[in-house]
Amino acid sequence: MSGDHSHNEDQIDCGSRVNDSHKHKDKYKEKEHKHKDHKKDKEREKSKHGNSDHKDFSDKKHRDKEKEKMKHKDGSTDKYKDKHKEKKMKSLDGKVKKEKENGFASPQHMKSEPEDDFYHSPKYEKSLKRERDDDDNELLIGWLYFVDSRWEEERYTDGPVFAPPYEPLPSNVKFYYDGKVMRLSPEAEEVATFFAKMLDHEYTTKDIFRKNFFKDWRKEMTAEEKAKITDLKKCNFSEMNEFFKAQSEARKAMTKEEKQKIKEDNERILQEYGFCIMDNHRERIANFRIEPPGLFRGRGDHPKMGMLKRRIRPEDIIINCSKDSKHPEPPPGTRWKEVRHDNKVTWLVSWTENIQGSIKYIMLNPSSRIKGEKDWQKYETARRLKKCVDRIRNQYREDWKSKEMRIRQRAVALYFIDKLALRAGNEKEEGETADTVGCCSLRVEHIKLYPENDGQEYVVEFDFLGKDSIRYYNKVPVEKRVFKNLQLFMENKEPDDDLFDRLNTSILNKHLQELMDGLTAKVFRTYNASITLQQQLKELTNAEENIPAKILSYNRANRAVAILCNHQRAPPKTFEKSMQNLQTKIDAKREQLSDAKRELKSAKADAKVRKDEKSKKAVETKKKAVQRIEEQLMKLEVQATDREENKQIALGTSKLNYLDPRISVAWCKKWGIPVEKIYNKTQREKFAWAIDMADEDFEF
DNA sequence: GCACCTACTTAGAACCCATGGT
DNA sequence: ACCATGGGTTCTAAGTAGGTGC
Repeated sequence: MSGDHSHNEDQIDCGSRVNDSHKHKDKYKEKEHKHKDHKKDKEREKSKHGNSDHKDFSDKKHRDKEKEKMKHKDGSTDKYKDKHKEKKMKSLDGKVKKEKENGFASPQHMKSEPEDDFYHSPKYEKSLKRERDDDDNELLIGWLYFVDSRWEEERYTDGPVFAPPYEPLPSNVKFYYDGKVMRLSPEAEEVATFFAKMLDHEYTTKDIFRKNFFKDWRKEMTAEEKAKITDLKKCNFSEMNEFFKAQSEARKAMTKEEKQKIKEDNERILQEYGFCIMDNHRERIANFRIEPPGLFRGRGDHPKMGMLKRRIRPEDIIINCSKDSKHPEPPPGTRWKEVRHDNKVTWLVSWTENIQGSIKYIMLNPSSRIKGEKDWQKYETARRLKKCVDRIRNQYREDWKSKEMRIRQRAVALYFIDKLALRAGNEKEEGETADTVGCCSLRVEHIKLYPENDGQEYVVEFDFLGKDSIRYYNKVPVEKRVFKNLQLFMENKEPDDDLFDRLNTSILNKHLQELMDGLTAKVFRTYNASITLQQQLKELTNAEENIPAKILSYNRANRAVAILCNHQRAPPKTFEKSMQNLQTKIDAKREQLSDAKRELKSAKADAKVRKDEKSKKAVETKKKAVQRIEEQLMKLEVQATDREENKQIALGTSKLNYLDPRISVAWCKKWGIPVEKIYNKTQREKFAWAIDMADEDFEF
């Protein structure tokens, strides 16, 4: 298979390459320097045109690509396709009798099929793109609408929920500047309250946060305020802070009835604004509230932390819905920025945010048809990778020997992505975000090479900040070839130079696309996560054990994935204490158990002497009690183990985003575990498609 | 090929509130 | 009935990836 990707072609585009390894290296160096200069130029003068240093990157392998395409065509002509076409279409057009609330039909016989490729028949692919392709079959986003009671008769008319307007502070809550009371204009006061609310947070001690906040705050001040307030250190927000604390205390202290009232109000708002109609289905909207103004809280060392996130007005909002549906009306006296009818995108509302200038969207809930189908598709792509991952692995191992630097770098990077489940690592604009990296954007300073470490050869130590500034630290032995390549990539580079200077995510993904239709770097994470879960479940589940023990096994399998994907969490602040509490409970339960056992013993002795019915019964009762307590103790011990092992690991992210839910559903069915033990209500809604679809024989 | 733009998924923190133990 | 705790929910930032136009 890997022979499909001929290396002859690779040699053509760099005629100057020589076999002699020394010269070879020199050639690389030359290139690197050029590249580096180019990079520096880029950073200095972004507006200038790029140079032509990257010409040799553009060589494409059309022949291979076409071969691949052919293969996939063949592959998808699956013998089961026709049989299932009908059901599939049903599940997608949303008009079947067997339909569930969420709009998914239940496929009845999907179970026993040895191959699952029918999900990928051209029909399926097409219907997913139906909104794009069929002009006469328009995406229907109707708006179930009641802006307030005045509009009750209007069936289709609601819209996004705006943040409540600012309520000025009561006059007894004072702000002090330089020790003296100072009345702020409403605009300045609002921004001040954002800061005041955060006084207990570490953010407000950080220089960048304070600097950014102060700069943006001053923009909201009147000329007089601006003239007077020149030093944040002289600002005293503590009365404001106490006011908000008291407010939240008061909220907590509300009576049941008051709380109930609020709950009902929220429910009403949810029912009014939290749904829309898409393709004849009433679908839950994920985020129907527009983000309120506040201070930007970036993660990690974010250069923009503390900046003012401005209030979003109707004039900032683009509404997207179908032409024939009544679009929501903007609040009286305002207008939307735009109303458009783009049926090629899934969002209902968008606006441009002022911190990064990026676009924010209102979209549907994960339980919606459109999200569910996409999710399904994602796992099907990962399953297709399973079928060709061996070929791809062989290929990149071959590529470690390539004469071309760019190919070696690509191959080593792909190896990391595959083996370590690293993220792709898009380039980021410097100074706009926290300094974090993924695979392709790794720098020399992020890895250390040890020819020998703790008795292992060729060890690479990774230490870098990834997404959300979560640290990735790992020491891994790698193949000798990888190690040698890394040494080569690092030669004559500064710590802050790119490790893979001839690679980026775009190049990598173009290559992956040629290896498999739909393949991108992130598919490896999905694939490796899911396959790890499946394999770990097989390994860890013990048929003899009871349900809690089996669930522990499940959580451990889940944990293996979370560790692979580096899904971390801050250990809960109360962790130690809650662990202690649990231990106390366990000790008490042990005590209780030995008491119960003692009682059983004496009851037995008693029964032996008396030999009457009554004492026999007593023995039975005691036996049952011992059993019950044993079970309880076991449950507690399992809980303790589970919690301890979970201290710094977040299971939710992988469960929600990386693990094919059909694996879990199949596991539940196989071992008679109620699916509710694995997925809560929200998760069951999100994975409804999988719960309907998978039976115990499902294989990822 | 690159900068920029757009649309979508993935992510941990913060917040909320039901639960179950006392 | 009360309260602490942890699981569930919400929030929105931070990624991936593909398109466009020069």
